[in-house]
Amino acid sequence: MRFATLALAALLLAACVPRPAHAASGDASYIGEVFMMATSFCPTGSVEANGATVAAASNPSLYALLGTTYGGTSTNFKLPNIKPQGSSALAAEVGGGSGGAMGATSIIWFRKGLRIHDNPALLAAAQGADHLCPLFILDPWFLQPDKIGVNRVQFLLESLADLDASFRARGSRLLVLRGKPQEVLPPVFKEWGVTRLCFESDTEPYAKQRDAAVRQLAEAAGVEVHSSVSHTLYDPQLLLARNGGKPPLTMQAFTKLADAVGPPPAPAADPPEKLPPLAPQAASLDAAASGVPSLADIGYPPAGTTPFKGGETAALARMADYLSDKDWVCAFEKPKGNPALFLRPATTVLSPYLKFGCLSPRLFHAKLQQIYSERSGKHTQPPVSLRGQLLWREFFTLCGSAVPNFDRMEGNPICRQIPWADDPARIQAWEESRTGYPWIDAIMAQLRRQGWMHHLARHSVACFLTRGDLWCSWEAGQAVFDKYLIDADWSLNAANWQWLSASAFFSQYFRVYSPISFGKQYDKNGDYIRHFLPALKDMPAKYIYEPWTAPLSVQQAAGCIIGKDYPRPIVDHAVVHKENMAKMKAAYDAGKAAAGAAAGAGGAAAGSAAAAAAGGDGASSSGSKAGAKPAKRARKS
DNA sequence: ACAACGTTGGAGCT
DNA sequence: AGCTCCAACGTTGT
Repeated sequence: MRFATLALAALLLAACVPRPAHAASGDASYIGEVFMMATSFCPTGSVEANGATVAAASNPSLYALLGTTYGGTSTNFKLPNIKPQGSSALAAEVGGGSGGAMGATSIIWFRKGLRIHDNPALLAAAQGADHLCPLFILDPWFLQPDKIGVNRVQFLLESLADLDASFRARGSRLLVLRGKPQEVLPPVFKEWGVTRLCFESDTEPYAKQRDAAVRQLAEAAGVEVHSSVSHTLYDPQLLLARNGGKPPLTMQAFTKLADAVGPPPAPAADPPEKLPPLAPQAASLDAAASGVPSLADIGYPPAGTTPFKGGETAALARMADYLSDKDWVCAFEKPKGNPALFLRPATTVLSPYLKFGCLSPRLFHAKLQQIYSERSGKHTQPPVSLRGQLLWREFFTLCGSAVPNFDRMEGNPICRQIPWADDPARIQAWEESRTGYPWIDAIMAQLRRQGWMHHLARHSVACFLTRGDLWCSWEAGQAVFDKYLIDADWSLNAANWQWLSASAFFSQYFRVYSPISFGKQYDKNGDYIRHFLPALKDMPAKYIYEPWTAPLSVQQAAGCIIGKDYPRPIVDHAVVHKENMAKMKAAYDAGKAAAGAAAGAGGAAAGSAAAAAAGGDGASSSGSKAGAKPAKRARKS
């Protein structure tokens, strides 16, 4: 029997408090969910989502979940009012579908979530299915060599090969088709006799639009669609609703929100040892045309240069490796890591596995909590702890899902409008390790070669490109990172670039990373630079962060003439970072003036450009006493 | 109004 | 390694 047909649905809100055996997960933190029923009544333990007002005391668990998101007071709350979409057209299509007694054929459609552990969409697809077709579609959108580099694509193909091996061990295999999903899927639905399509929900703009289109096509073909949240610890939509429809904009506000919602769900159960076979029509596909391709097959160079290997197997091994040192796990503090370590990085390098979903954040979270609990509270805390890093990911994913134009300055309501210069030559020099600052150029070399750099190294180069030195738009840097990083994640990349350029989240633009002294603190001898910039490998440590200051005789002895074998500095940091600070100050002031003008105009948007141009401190009524020194701020001990 | 604080700054001093 | 000052942002809490 089919479930959740839209046509008959009376939409209900499940108010069931900890269900004893929640969908094979044994999850003690489960509170409830909104779901549709193909009936006109609600099952036991649930209430109809009809907008009714409920006393908080009568259902504290549901109140904890919903709060007054849909209205109410401190003593009562309102349920969402979700109307059945009773459409006879849908009813007819569902009735005419190929489901019913014929036997169920499911597709588990992989996009991210390239794993079999903690994969609720896979479990939903396998549930009661006679045939299960594991499918990945190579979307040309993600295979543009000029925009997406070989390392991340290699990582993806390795992840697919690993997934394929997991399915083969369970009597199946992964089918890899090529094309736009909106075009590939409809004929597949028909030819394979598909009755159910399951996938992991994805909050990126491209994915949202793609999935909405596919959902429509599936429903038109009588295919039941099931999506589940498993890319993040929390459901971003739920968090957003709990926060009144607006994303939190500080980590503290986010952490509070997450705490109020409670612990995230536990990982789902592992899939059975034996999975249903492919649909006959799928099984008869040519193996070469429906298997994992090589890089060359899809228009890429034959091999990448990253040392990091994709796949669930590698992800679990890497997690186990880093988690085996429990002292290290409990003492982890992000800002204290050494960005210059490259043989064994100072952080876990689990980010690419989380990006592709080779590793479940819920599994990683559960493992961390297990280790923390063994230490009875003796461990670091968010935002700097290892668990805190997962929360940053949640925070930025939530912002990315809720802020319009999150990957751009224009039309992005949380992004400061800053008049960056358009200077392709500077951007290219930065991308290609030709800034003349070895610390910066080495980091960019590591990016191009490995597809990964330490977090603080990313900060250094991002600050340098934008507000620190080159005064180029963060969007340009974002595109370069998106091209080369194996862990490039749309939301996280946009959020971090806004952070580092002091465009959003972070405002202390007077804190500028020095391209000379920052790296020196960690790596006095410059081993990191020598490794990634061979031209400088014999430069004495005294000069390696500022080789242009080395006497010519030293340059000759090192076999590296500045201006010939390695470039001169593209800008003078000591000069430009001060100039840029002043430009930031002006941009901030203009933004404040524009906001003040907009508010003064009764919310009308008109006139903001004029206000920005005026640039004066008309909006400032502070009248601060000149010369009066502010009270010294007590340092925290 | 004002102080404290914010995952990760730098320089110069002891 | 730790302190102070630099010149000074927005948010949050009192």
